[in-house]
Amino acid sequence: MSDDRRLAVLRAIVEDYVSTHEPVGSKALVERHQLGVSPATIRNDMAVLEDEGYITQPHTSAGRIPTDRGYRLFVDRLANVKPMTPAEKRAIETFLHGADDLDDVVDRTVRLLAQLTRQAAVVQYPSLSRASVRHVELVGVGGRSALLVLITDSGRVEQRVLDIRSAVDVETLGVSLAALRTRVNATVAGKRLREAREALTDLVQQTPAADIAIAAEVAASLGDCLTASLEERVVIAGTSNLVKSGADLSLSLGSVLEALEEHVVLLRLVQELAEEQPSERGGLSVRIGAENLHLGLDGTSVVTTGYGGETVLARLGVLGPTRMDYPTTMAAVRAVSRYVSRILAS
Amino acid sequence: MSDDRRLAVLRAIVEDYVSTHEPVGSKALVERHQLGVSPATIRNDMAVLEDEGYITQPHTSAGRIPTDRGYRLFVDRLANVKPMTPAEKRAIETFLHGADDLDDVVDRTVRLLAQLTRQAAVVQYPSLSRASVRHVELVGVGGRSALLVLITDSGRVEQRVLDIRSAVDVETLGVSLAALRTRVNATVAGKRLREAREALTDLVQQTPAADIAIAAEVAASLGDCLTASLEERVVIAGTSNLVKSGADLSLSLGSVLEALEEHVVLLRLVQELAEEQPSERGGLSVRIGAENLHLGLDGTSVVTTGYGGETVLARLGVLGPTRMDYPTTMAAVRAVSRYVSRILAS
DNA sequence: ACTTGGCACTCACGTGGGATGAGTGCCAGC
DNA sequence: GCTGGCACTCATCCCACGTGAGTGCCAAGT
Repeated sequence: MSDDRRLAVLRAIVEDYVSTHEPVGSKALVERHQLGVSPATIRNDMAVLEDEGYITQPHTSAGRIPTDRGYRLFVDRLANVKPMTPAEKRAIETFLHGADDLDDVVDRTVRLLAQLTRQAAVVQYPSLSRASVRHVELVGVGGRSALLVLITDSGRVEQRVLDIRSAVDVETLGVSLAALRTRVNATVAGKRLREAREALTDLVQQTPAADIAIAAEVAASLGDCLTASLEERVVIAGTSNLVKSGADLSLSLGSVLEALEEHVVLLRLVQELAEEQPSERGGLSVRIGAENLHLGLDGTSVVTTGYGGETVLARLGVLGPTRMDYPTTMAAVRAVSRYVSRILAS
Repeated sequence: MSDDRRLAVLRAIVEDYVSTHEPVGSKALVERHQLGVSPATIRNDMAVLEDEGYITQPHTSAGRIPTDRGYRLFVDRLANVKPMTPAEKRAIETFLHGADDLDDVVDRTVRLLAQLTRQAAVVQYPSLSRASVRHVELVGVGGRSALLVLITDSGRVEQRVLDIRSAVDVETLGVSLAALRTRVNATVAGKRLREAREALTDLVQQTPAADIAIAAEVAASLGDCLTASLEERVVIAGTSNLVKSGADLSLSLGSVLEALEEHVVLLRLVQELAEEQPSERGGLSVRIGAENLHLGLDGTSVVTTGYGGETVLARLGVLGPTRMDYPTTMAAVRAVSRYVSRILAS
């Protein structure tokens, strides 16, 4: 028995099922693919594939559909990522061109991914756990209010408006803030966010007694900013594609939407994929069906990859029914990731 | 014939249909409500109501369901907004308590509304068309980069990092920026955002020749910030509730989700509701079914109200199937609006 | 002028039986 | 190890039928 042919059969089953959404039988298989053997032979192969758990039949007298395990094998060994057409490449380029803000880039990216794959797209904001402080700005803005702005080297900006309760009078406040600004920057600039947050306590302690109260307030607020910056964020789009993509998923569509709205769940999912062995799929990670631990996310597959240049900043990807078109989806995710990385690098 | 009774019948039909999701017949109606007449009488009333377009029957031998027009009459004349229970009030309070950021308030509010009404919730960010500039901060952050921060009196902060391409050398850049900062603030502080944007051209023209190139760059960037601040933003949550709320809507669920994802569409919708006569419903605006012009949003109703204290800053509301529980939904929207307004006022 | 009980009528829905056909598993022969 | 043949299984479709909820209308009652 030829092991190769059985794999070819599995591939054919996956491809046909993905395109028709109907169980595929032995006869249809030999008609649509050049397998060079008779339906009976295919049936034998299918029986073996079913024994090994790669395919299954919904009911006795129906064709076969791939199992999660079948998709897994397909993705790992059989899928050759389709290259993007020039038209698609142009589309990506024009869609992402002209984005100014970081927010804008993320927003456009997630929409683009959703549109390109006709599935739900997820983009994690550039992760700042490895980012460092570029600059801290501290300035009075009339009365006892002060503005604190934190800029990281990944381009994210976080700000707080704070009331200096302990200020004695407005005159000296300005002077104190200016001095504090210099000292704060000297302390935290260039440091990783986490380290910077820890360095704040030292800063307060080494502040002249006159300004120590103000310094404490500023440090507290800056600590808030650093913590907020460390917090991961995600954006999603294209949820409407999920309902279109077929009624089978719509059984659990509610729980899928629920999971997508819970950003905490999404982040954990993306995190798990990040820790996965990238293997040889060009950095792409794929979670298939029940491999997703989260309840309600069986029945869906997730394809993600890192983006952001040499140092991976964060991840982006796509979520859809397990019977998605993996080659195309993977190609789109990879292509978008590259373009976004290029934009962020500039 | 008693006009009152016919209205009572309509109310009963709406209430029963909303709670059972099934067409309601004359017999069931007299059993479940104290109408004091026989089914035959009710049938006559129903025939009239149907003639007038308030109810309809899905097929010949079925009960009646309200039409959009029926719901409209119900909302306008028959619905008495249910007061919130103390438990619900407590829930609202604890849910919104402890929000620090404006983003945080909006985020919590939209989730709360979705959870409370079990429908999709929409919250528009505090509108800045009437807001004015509180302060503009401009400062160099190493090399030729400068940070521009715009603070409005409604608490929103917008920032840009800009590269000063026309700077001759780094030394004089700092001085120029400081001077520019003072001049910019003198020009725009206190002005409405729109007016401030227009004042920028004057600012550039009146700048000393030496700094005019830099001033132009800064003005362009500040103009961007002002435009971005003027742009309305919305946040949604609870889309998963829509799929649960019944299969009838799931026919067009795709287009509903699509519309919700297109923030532009949502904003226009909210805008339309804002311009509506608030009538006597305590500031609540209700759009029912096909009254929503947008395709795909027939079949859904929208309940919104303004929030933000005496000067209405923006709107929040709820979107669900036309056969929603209007009294409860309206009560929830109103209650949340009040709490949020209180928080924002503090 | 309304209200009411009675009555015929409609029609969605559920049930059950039979035909259809796609698809399988197995086996004997090549 | 491949192939054609063959019996078998079931989901699906179709149709016919009974059932019952609900209506519209009418004649009689108040």
